[in-house]
Amino acid sequence: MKIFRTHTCGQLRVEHVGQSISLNGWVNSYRDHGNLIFIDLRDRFGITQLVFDPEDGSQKHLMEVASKLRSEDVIGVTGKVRVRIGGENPKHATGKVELVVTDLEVLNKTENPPFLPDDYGQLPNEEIRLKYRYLDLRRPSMQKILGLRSRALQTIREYFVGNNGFLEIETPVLYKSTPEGAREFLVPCRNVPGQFYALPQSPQLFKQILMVANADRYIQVCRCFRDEDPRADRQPEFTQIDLEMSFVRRDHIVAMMEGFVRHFWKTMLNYDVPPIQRMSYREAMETYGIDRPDTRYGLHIKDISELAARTEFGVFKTALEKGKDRPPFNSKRGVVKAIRVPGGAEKLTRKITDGYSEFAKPFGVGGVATVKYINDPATGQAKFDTGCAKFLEPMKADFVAALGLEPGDTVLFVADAYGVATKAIGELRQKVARDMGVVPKPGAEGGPWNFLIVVDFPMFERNKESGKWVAMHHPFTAPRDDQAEAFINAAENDDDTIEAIVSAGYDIVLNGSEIAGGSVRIHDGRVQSKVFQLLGLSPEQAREKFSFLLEALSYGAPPHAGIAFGFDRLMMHICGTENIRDVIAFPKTQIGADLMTRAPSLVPEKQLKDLYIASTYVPEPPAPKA
RNA sequence: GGGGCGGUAGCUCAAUUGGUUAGAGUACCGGACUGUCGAUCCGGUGGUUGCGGGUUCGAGUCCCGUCCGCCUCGCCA
Repeated sequence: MKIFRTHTCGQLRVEHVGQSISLNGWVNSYRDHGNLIFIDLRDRFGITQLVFDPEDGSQKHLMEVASKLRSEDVIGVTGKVRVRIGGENPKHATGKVELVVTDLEVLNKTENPPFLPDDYGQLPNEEIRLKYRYLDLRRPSMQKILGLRSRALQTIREYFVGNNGFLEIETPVLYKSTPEGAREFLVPCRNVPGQFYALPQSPQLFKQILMVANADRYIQVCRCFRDEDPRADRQPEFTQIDLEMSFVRRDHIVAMMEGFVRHFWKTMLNYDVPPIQRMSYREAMETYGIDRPDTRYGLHIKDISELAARTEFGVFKTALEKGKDRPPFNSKRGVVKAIRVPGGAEKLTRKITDGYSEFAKPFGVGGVATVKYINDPATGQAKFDTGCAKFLEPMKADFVAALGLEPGDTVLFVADAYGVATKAIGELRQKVARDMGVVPKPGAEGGPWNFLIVVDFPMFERNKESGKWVAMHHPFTAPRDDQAEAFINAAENDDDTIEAIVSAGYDIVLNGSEIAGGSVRIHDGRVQSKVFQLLGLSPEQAREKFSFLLEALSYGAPPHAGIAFGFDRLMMHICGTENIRDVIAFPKTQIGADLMTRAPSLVPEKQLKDLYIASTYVPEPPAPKA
């Protein structure tokens, strides 16, 4: 390499005219007019037009080499900056000038690339993009995301470490297996045959121990691993902004996080986040049917159980019989829930509303009852029409009042036990919002960023399959201060009481997506024992799994609380993408494969032997010929 | 593990009910061209229709299996 750049491709302006300078970069495009050649040269900082022109001193051999240049060749050039003769190109910051090349060095000719890294037209399919990720990342839109992600990390450290006294501390990646929650990735240990490390699902236990160690305020940008099937917003390997604070109560840490969100959105997008509303878990479930409500649109859920009980509609009556003796809001008590859809009578066709039953069934309910409320041309009066109209018509005034109905509305009903009905109608609400086109796009189009802090989660819920109690957050989450005594005194089989115990946990929700979650931690031994007991862990088992934490907590643990942001999801919001793979440089596919490096892969037998590992996998024999 | 969508030239896509030699744009190769800027114009190369079976006179198209990618349910303390 002889030609080293003196400037970048994004740097040259009119003030550089007349200077002799050098650039390095990739050929972004070429326009060969025979005796006049233009090259757009690209590096990370911009694009600069190069000109090869014999009348301006380009030698014949230079023209020959230049005419062979193709997109994605890597070159160095030296020449003189001048004002463009052909007029300005407003697309580029360097568009007023061009570089008249007098010396050219081809640093690396490219093979014909499978696709060109531009943002014109259709992208190649994702399989190709992932296989040639280094080409995909050259695309301007991906370069922008890489830049935003880097800036975000800087902003996070600036706020927490720079402005608020947090200490950045790294925790181990080779970690003790604590098989609660998500499935773990295991790492065999060569030095201790037959034993394993696990990769951390999160550094939860270490960060609590760091509080005992007087870190006081800890932060880490931390890679976490969960061996569960990916989704559009989930990867097996992902990044958390992990935090923990000593000597705080819930409101302190929540305020600190609210400050962070404000600083982050201001710095990244120059957006002023208004004060963030708190909402209880119960209100979220009652009004939105989900613990991470999307408050960008209405379509609020109403409980109309009492009204429904007075109809003759069998679907309602059957549902309301369920769990009659349970307390209100108990997951097993029958309820009838409804959503009023303004303008739905016209937009939601029969075909669409029929589809809602199919949509809702997987969530455990029998179906979705519908009715239209429309003006009757015959009488000039509004009336219920289609669906379950005949059951509602006798009580029309009551329903209109309860739901605030106006002509042109459609009403959707779900009737079942509280738990399943709530979940089903919450999912339905989101689907209806999409069908009605009432979900605004945030950011550039002026749509809202709706933040919400959800509090007062239940401590426990019954696992549907095993029937065992599981911690809704994790086993170190404290009950809310006023709940501790009731919790300690509750009998293990007293479902109704235990279900009603509320934790000191909190989630931060943005536009219906959970971006952070955390809790005040238990530092009372009696409470911790009770949690383990409920989770079905004997004192011995608890000690075996968590002895180091329990021991640490016994040596003067400060009251502490923490939270973790899903950094990749945060970046999805900032970048305006629906796909988590877009904000990760080298993401994995749905089976956890890296299409570029072709991981996972087989390893030599010797390597397994050194680790005392034998595979039980037997490849299926090819199907016999029929 | 279940459900859905997809896989045709390097890339993006087309191909009538199962019917002639599987086409187009782009990239690439060759040629022309002195002011373009996603240059333009002319010509050309390029195909195991993911893979393996089956049905049929005949399969890109229908059937079975399988692999890969995406979406989703389960799962994600």
